[in-house]
Order: sequence, then structure tokens, then C-alpha cells
Amino acid sequence: MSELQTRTHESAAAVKMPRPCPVAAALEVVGERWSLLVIRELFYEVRRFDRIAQATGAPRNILASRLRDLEAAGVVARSMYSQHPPRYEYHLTRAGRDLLPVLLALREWGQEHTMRPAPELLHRCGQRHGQRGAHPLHVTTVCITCGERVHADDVRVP
Amino acid sequence: MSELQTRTHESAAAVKMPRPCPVAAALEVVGERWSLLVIRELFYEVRRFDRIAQATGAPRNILASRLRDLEAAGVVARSMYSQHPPRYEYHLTRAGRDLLPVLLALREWGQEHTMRPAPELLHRCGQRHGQRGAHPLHVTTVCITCGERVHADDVRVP
DNA sequence: TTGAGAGGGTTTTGTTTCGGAACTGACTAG
DNA sequence: CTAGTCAGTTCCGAAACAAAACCCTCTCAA
Repeated sequence: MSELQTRTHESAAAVKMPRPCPVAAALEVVGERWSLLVIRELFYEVRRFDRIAQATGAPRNILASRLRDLEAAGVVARSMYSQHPPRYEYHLTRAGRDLLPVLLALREWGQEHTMRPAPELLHRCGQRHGQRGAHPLHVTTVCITCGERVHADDVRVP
Repeated sequence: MSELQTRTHESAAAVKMPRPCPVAAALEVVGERWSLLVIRELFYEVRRFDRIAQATGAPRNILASRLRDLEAAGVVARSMYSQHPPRYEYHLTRAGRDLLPVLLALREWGQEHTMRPAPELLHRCGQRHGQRGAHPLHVTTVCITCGERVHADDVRVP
């Protein structure tokens, strides 16, 4: 993709350019086909090329290209696990792990609006407070400031 | 896109098919280039073809195609606002509005990892409780069941 | 010690999709 | 009558995608 959407709000308004926006910036990194599915597999700790190709369904040449791009973007890192046939495992960086809310939001939407059955995820909550146990994970989006769930009608563009 | 990822978990495991997953299903609907940016504009109440084309930067032919697809998928609806040159406005359906968490999650990630300045959004919170006032909107993802913020390490695949 | 995989890609070769620009058609405002 | 707007459609070259084959290195088993 080109260097779209990298201007300030003001100059964009002046020159009628696409809206500068972190959503667009994020999609420059993870918005291409297969990228988010690859990241999903890395969350599942599927780390090897062939396994990722199988689990996502991505063609191998495309997958190789995506992994390169994601690594260049700092979302994925790879580490050598065999030298003589040089072999790498892929894993998420901090930036990659920070994409979890995006995947969970897509998962909730997909579950609600497109699929009936979905693989369950468990939330091991309370672990850091010394309680044990886990429950099925479903998420919602809340405002950091006031803690309320966010509804479309409550969001305003100043 | 084809009818990918529409099998059950079990049969997929058996036949080594792509993982069935609501994330993949959601991306079938909104994962193509420009789709989420179009939806972002509809959230901003930009409803007309030309304005959406300008604000997103999408080519007009692609935009026409995306709007058709999103309408077919039930994410977008259109309503005629002029008859003789038949003219339509686009708006989000319930399913479309439910994509807000996806956009907000992408926005948080983009803001954190790719862009410095971003157009501010305001959260008009407490309005439904009779208080007034708004604050800048930043969100986080919490578990519906226990209310805790969700961290990558706490999510398990059973 | 040969030969059958497996694992991790790259190459090759079409096929789709994209995207820029021009064009259309039906108005509206001056 | 002329210019301009709005909402697309059409055309066509360029880029991205995808299926399959290929390659290379190593492992294991016979």
C-alpha cells in the first residue's frame, strides 16, 4: 500500500485528502488478506509455517509474503530453531499481542452475526488475584475513563 | 471470497481444513480493502457516495462494489433520497453498528503503534443517567463474565 | 545407501482484483 | 445555454493473488 493517510487532520481537510486516522494506519499493517488470521494462529501458539498455512488456508507464497511484511512491521518476530536447514518459528511481539482486542472484537461480531458454532475460549480470570478457575470468554468494550460500555450513539466527533 | 471456514471444529480437525472461526467469518464480510474504512465513515454519518470516496480515498468503482457487497451482507442499507436521478444514502444496519468495537480496537492499536496524532472522539457518558458532559474516548476490552481486562496470557484454547 | 517423507519455503504461471481516469446520465443553479 | 454536482459505470494496464510444481536440507526406516 502507498503512504496513504499519513497527514494531519488540518492539511487533510484543506486538500480534501482521505481522513487521517489510526484505523486506516492499523489497516495498513494488518488489513491485508490473511494477516489477521495469521495473527490469530500465533495467538493459538501455532508457530510453524506449515501449520499456519494449514490452519488459515492461506497459499504458501502469500503466507511467506505476509510473514515478511508482518515482521517488517514489528508485529511478528521469528527465531531460528534449527541451523542447518535454517528454520524459524514465528511469534508475536508486544505490538502483535496488543492486537488481541481486535481479534476478540471480530470474534464477537462473527459469532453474533455470521456463525453459530465457534471454538470456545476460556478466560483464566482471577488468577492474578489468587483465585482459580476459568470461564468461557466473551468480551465487551468499555470506556477507560468512565468504565461504561460504549454505544455507537454516545460517540461524537468534535 | 469462497465459502471458506464454514465447517465445524471437529470435521476441520479431521480433514485438516482451515480452522473454523468467527474471526474468519467476520473477515469474509468486512475484511476486504476499504470495507472497514467505509464503515468508519458511516459511523461518522458520512452517507453519500462522493463524500465516502473522498474521506476514505477508495477508488469509485471499488467503492461501488464494496457498498453493494456490504449491503448484500446486511451491514449497510441504503435509502433513496432523490427519485429522478435515483440517489441513495447509505447507513449502517444494526449489524453494522455492532462493528463499533472492531473499529475502536483498531483505533486504539493504531494510535498506540503507528500514529501520533489522531482525530479525537468524545464519549458522552453518563447521559443516560442524567449527568452531562463528555470526555475523550479511549477503550479497553473486558470480560463480560468477570469484568476484568483481558490479557493475552489469560486466554486459553480448551 | 537409498529412498520416502517432512519441513520451509521459492518459482512459475495463470487468473482476479485493483485502481486511475474518462465517460454517462440526470438533474440544478446561474 | 453553460457549468457544475452527484452517483455511479466502463475501460484498461498494473498489481496482487493463488495453485501447483519445484528445491533444498535433513530425518528416519528399510
